[in-house]
Amino acid sequence: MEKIRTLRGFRDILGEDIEKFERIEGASRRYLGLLGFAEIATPVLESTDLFVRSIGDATDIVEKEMFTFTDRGGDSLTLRPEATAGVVRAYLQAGMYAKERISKVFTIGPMFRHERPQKGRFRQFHQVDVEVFGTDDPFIDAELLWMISLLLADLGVKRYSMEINSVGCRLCREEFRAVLVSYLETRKDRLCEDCLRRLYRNPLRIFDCKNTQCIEVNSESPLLFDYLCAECGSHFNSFLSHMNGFGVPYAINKRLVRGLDYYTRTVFEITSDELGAQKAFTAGGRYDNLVEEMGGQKTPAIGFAIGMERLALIVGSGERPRKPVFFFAYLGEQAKAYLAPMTKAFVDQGLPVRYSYEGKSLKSQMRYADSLNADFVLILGDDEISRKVVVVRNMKDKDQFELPLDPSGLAVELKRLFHKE
RNA sequence: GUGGGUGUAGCGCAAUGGUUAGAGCGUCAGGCUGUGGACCUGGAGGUUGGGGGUUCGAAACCCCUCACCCACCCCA
Repeated sequence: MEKIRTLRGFRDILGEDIEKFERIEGASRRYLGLLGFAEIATPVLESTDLFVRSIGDATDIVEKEMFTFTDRGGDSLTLRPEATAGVVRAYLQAGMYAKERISKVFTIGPMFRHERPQKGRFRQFHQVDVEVFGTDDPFIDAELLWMISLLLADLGVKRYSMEINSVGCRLCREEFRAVLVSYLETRKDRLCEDCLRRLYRNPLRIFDCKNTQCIEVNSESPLLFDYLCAECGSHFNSFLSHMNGFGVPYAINKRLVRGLDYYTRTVFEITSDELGAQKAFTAGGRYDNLVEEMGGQKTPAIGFAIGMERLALIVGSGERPRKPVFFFAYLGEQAKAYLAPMTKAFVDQGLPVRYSYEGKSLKSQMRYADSLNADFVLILGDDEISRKVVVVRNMKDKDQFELPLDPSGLAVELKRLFHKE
């Protein structure tokens, strides 16, 4: 019979991987909590319209990467390809804007894109997604990047670069678009097929192209950055001064653009050269018009997402101090009768306890204890039962001593001896 | 969707077209019947990803297919 495996691009997360995920989640919740962010969880499945309207129907994500299907009732549903759309929907649906002036929220969970898998890219991947609604103050833009730098330091990520840019508002973008299209039209012959297609649909994306000819054309092209309106320009300068205030290192990349239509003004991308082709592991930006476009009041907002699989590839190996582990080895049926009381006593005291189910020979149980990295082995056989004691063996230095055979008293005593905080 | 690479035991690997596909690590048992790691012995574990073809003979060569990895595209 054919073995059933995970679907292409889907995978089980276990062992070291899940430990890294837990560390990333733990550190994220810690710093986000300190700065007043509330965790929310939104559904993985949403109406297809939500993503088409927010991400943009001309983007690659919507055009060819969504897991979309028709349900039994005939509705078009989509597994979320990113988190912002759902969070914006929740913000409006729960009326958060009426309950608080500024809403700082985050969500952690899986996203789905139907792409060909490669290093750091899966069809089901996970993000820590952070959003702030209700202010266009550039201080928050800098605060977010500073928070990310704290998080990365905490996780032992040292080599990364933070690139920032401004893509302006609707006004500057309209003006620039006309300038850019006329520039590119005179150089059509040097653009690749993809870029010709992008020319009228989404000309800003041409900056992303890696074709050498296109890069040449790009290197001389006018820059949106130089066409920012007065408000957007001063917003960016103010953002920079706050970045300096926090002391966060950054690099301005005037060609940095984003693949989702909703971004305005501040955009950023954090990359690592240890990641291969998919080097961006965190990215985001401001989206001052999206809430309004989704049917809400005009509400400026900013957010970012951390790609957990990619971050997990570069986090340092975190060796947290481990509490001593106790193994209970028993010999014979009489001793096994103590297994339940012993286990209960250890768990009551919060002590990690291990044991074998089959019993078997002491040698076999010792081997098993060793394979589980037990720090202490408690040995109980007929001899100990008749003497009303338990042998405690320290596996590191091979010292052995005896304690009275009384499960709860024993657990309390072992906690006192070896689990000092 | 396109291109390249790789598929042999649980894992990482070996095997000029030639007997019954091997060893290491891991696992289980024993040596040692109440004391772990080291050592020794033994056991279990394979549709050589799948299908077809060439051949006296295929893990190997050819074709198809599937999976994984990397890259393009795009993105976290």
